[in-house]
Amino acid sequence: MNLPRPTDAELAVLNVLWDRGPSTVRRIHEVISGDRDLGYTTVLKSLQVMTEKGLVLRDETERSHVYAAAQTATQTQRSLLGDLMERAFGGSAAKLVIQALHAKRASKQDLAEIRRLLDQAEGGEG
Amino acid sequence: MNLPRPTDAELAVLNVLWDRGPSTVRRIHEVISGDRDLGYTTVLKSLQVMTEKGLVLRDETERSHVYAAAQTATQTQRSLLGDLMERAFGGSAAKLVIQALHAKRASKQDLAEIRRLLDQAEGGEG
DNA sequence: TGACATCTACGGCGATCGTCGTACGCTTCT
DNA sequence: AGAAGCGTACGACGATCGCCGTAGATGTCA
Repeated sequence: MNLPRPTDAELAVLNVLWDRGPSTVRRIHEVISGDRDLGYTTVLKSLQVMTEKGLVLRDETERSHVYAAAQTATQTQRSLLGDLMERAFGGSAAKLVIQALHAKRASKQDLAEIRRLLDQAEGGEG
Repeated sequence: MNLPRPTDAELAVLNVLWDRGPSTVRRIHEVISGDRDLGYTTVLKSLQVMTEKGLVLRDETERSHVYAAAQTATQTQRSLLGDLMERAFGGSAAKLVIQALHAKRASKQDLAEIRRLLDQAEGGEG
């Protein structure tokens, strides 16, 4: 099944989940509150909605429910990227990559990894 | 000034504008209607909202107003990409590029262009 | 046992989104 | 001059977003 695109607020929650693993509302709220000021029930409500959407999974065995991301960061990132690619880059991954490379510098390791993928890609198709 | 992130519907309009240049509502509606069924006034309203937001510029000298994108496709694409980078990739362009390269194949020219940018990047920083 | 803390559920609020219907003003054609 | 068509303006509607307050259940501790 295909999950809906997470909203901004939802993505903030997912980031915590990916970073810390399955967490309670309290934990997530603590982390997010580090950046911005946000009510506890706001996060709770967000998680409830996300559960309905299937973006997170809820373990209710304990009194404090534990939430986990339904998809890995990588899966979601690719989905988001594919979405943006379609909507704003006419479906061209190349155009997207080129713009992204213009945007910001990457580390040596990253550049090496990108080169590796490039070699791999050229091996496949023309 | 910084423009707001265009919504999905707004991006569809911008795509037409980037592709065809400044256009009337009728023209835009015709193009978009090729894909999906959409009322004329829906597009008109969208353009009006986008004008308020500053996403498009309106030329009212003729009876049929002519709309033009306020930013180039490239500017908007980078902005969108930077946004996604922050929200979903922890600000790392490299991670984003790597995921994007995984997503889809690119043409030989594109790969070459990517290599060129890579060389350029390596020349700069480590 | 009673007070207090912690947690979830629920509903609401103002804003925006995507969509459209209707009103109304200019053209143009007969 | 009147009718028909094309164009914009405006408001509305249901859904969602992001945010929170309150109610009520459940746990803890003196």
